[in-house]
Amino acid sequence: MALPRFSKLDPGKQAMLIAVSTEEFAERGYEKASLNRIIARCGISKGAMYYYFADKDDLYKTVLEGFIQDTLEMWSGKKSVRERPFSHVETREAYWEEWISHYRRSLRHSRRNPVFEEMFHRCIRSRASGISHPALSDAADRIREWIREALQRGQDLGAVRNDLPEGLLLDTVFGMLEGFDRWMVQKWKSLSEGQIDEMARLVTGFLRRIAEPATDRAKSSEPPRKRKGR
Amino acid sequence: MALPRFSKLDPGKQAMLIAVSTEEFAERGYEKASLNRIIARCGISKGAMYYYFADKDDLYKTVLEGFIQDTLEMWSGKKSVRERPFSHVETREAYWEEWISHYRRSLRHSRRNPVFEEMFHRCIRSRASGISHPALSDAADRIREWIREALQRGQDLGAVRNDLPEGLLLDTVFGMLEGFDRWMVQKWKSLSEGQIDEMARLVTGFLRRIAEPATDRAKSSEPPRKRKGR
Amino acid sequence: MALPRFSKLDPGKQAMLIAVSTEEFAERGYEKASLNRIIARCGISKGAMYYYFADKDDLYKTVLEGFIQDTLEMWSGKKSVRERPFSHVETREAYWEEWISHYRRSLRHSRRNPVFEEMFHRCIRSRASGISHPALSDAADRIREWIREALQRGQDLGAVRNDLPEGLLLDTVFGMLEGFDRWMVQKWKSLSEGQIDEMARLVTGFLRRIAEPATDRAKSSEPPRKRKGR
Amino acid sequence: MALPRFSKLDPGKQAMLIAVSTEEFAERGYEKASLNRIIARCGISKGAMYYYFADKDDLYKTVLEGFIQDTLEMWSGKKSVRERPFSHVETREAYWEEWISHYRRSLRHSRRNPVFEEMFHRCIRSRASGISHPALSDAADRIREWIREALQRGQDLGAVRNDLPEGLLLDTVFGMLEGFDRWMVQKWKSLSEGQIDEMARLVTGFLRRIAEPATDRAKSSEPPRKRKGR
DNA sequence: GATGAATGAGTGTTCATTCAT
DNA sequence: AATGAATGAACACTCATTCAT
Repeated sequence: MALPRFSKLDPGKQAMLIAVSTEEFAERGYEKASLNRIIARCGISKGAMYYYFADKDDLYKTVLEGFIQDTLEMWSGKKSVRERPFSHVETREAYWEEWISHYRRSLRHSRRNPVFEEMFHRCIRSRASGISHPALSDAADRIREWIREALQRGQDLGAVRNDLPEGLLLDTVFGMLEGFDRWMVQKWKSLSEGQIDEMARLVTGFLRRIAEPATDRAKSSEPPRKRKGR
Repeated sequence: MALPRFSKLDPGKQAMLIAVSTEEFAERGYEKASLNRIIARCGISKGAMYYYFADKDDLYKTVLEGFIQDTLEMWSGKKSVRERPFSHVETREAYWEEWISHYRRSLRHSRRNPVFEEMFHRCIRSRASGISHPALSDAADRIREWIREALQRGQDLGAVRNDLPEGLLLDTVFGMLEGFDRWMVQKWKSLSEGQIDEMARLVTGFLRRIAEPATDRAKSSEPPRKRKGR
Repeated sequence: MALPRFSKLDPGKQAMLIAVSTEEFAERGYEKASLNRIIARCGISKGAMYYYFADKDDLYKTVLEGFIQDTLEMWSGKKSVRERPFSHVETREAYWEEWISHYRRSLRHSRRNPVFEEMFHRCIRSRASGISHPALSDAADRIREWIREALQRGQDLGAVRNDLPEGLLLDTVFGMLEGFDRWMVQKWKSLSEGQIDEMARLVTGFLRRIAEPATDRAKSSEPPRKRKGR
Repeated sequence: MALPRFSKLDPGKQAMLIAVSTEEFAERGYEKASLNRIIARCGISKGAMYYYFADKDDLYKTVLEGFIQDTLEMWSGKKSVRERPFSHVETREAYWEEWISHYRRSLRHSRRNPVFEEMFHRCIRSRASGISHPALSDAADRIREWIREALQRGQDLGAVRNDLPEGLLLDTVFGMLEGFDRWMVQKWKSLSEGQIDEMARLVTGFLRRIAEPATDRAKSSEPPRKRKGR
């Protein structure tokens, strides 16, 4: 959000200010983040901070806005943020291939940007349940929405199951991805780029297992499962 | 942890103190929880608090210790906390049936205990990455460990796949369950006991999709996937 | 006071600037008035403010100067600000009649100008005793001076008592008028113009009771007053 | 108001704390009063202040409560605060004599307590009009109420006029007394106790002029008044 | 002439922790 | 065994004022 003046500030300083603030918020969360610490790290005065941002809340919103922009750009490619995700794939197989390349991009980005990674986790960890700052919940919703639309596209193509209550598949998938991500975080250092691409395959495999329609997954395997009591 | 003296305190008071503290920590998290508020609600003096607990940290650890005990008791049945989970099931089908009844118990418990529910979410939301309080990460690890052992049992029985790096399946499953849980939280009010039992079936279905070995899931559906390199 | 440059500013802008500042100071008083708010409402820059006025103090003094001018003009009629008040009345009865018309004018003006009203009250509420801003005390003194001269004129005509220590009658009358005014403020909305004129009679009645010489009140003047309906 | 603990504090410290705070609030008013300055003057820590008082507001209310108690005690005599003022006088002359002794007490008290004097003026200067702190308006109302009841008693005895709109006489009298008081403040140093008693006579004279019924003043009471030298 | 970015001491308030009793 | 008074660093935020441009 930021007061209008902020856009008139030297872009380098703008970026530095946002970067430092993002780091603080990513590392400590809204409540524990300290404006004192931020301005100290930025080397600016208290007054300056409040000259550009209305208050802590405002700074947080600005930081998150930037974060969301970056994320969606990275996910969608700079030029097609406004386009619905996966709108250009036309077959089931292409759909799942697209997920793989989505993850490839995403995992590489996370590995290179630990601050992004942290913020991303704060974001997906939040829930509307009054627990987290509303701005963070908003950000989470934006990200969820992207995934929701991606799943929707899958449903349109018959690649994704359609038999669950609204939101259940999304939340479950979302959580699964988060869990996968948490495992990844600990492995960044030990993984090569090639291995990371392999992980993208792997997580898409999980996704597919959860999300594919039962009939689709096995012409013959589902019946036996039913026979087994499910 | 609590100082040794704490055990000499009247058990009723012990319980009350822990209950009130648990509520505060569950509701606000470690940082935002206020000792002032806790002692006010308990009707004890500040000095008393510091007589029984070394500091806020110590109280938090004690609270989490109790929470973990309760959780594992509830999951394992009072008497077999020390026994490895699912150690008494002997077939694949029995294994998955056991998961269903595990969830049935677990979901019912969560619905009846909102404080438990909140604390449980704080717990699984945490990760070692320096983000959350170490004591909370420890608690999460204990819970993860239970699930790890349960999955291990599944692997021993051939019900759970064995082809993934250490911990990956666990983290992914853990996240998926968390996501499912978040969806559940919003539905508590609108679900009957019967419907909750149905949800236990559903989530076990997800679990099974993720965790079952490929060969087991589909004689014919996996081959095309294997061709793709997975 | 305002720096000399101020007079070279476009008169319309001068007036706007003073009007906005007057409103702010009237509404909040010197201490709570915010220069930020004033320049925001004026649409001018902070620098501009300090280009025309030395500091907050200076602006306040300028505002008060204007306010005093307006007040004295209104009380004396535009053309005779420099003339001593009531200098044209020549008899006791005319003297009191003049007070009535003075109040009629004054009350009507106050009712039409809430900002004036507020500032006027801030002004008369102030006292030199170090409590209020010196500039406000100065303004109050100017107003007191006008009333002092008006009372003096009454003494010259024998309409006003002469037996009290310097300033005592003035302060007492001044306070009484203020009290009356405070009552009026709450009634503005419910009073017609005619009723306001009636209030002018009433307050002059109070003034007369306090200020008339004792001998004058008892002997011959009281019966005629009753005849006039008071 | 003050938190309950405050009553358990050493009475000497209680008194000191209130005295210092009262001085600060009397001198600067609510907004400008600085808690930092108060605790510095008291020689206590910031925490201690907030241990005894909920916030600045709470301290202010406590200060005013004490001030009002002192004032009403002083006006009514320690033992009869709850009794209605002037309830024991039974004739018009006794009524006015009572006012004289009321003022004698009041003026002496003010002269000896400059802080009281300042606070008293802040108090009567305030009006409900949203300008001043609500607690101050409340205090002013308590004081006004005392005078209202005193005037009421006068009306019951036929000593005070009855022909004016509700509150008008009260506000006017109140203002007049305030004006008189302001004059007095500047003279404290130059007045002997005897002269102050004389001033009590004088101000009661003003009060009587304003408040006595017209019929009463004109017919028979004026001649005797002249005899008394007024 | 005029701007507006920058300052920093100041505000009220919170809270985990200590310690004399 | 237990109290609760006292601490003080830290917090978010305000604002009159300055000064390089």
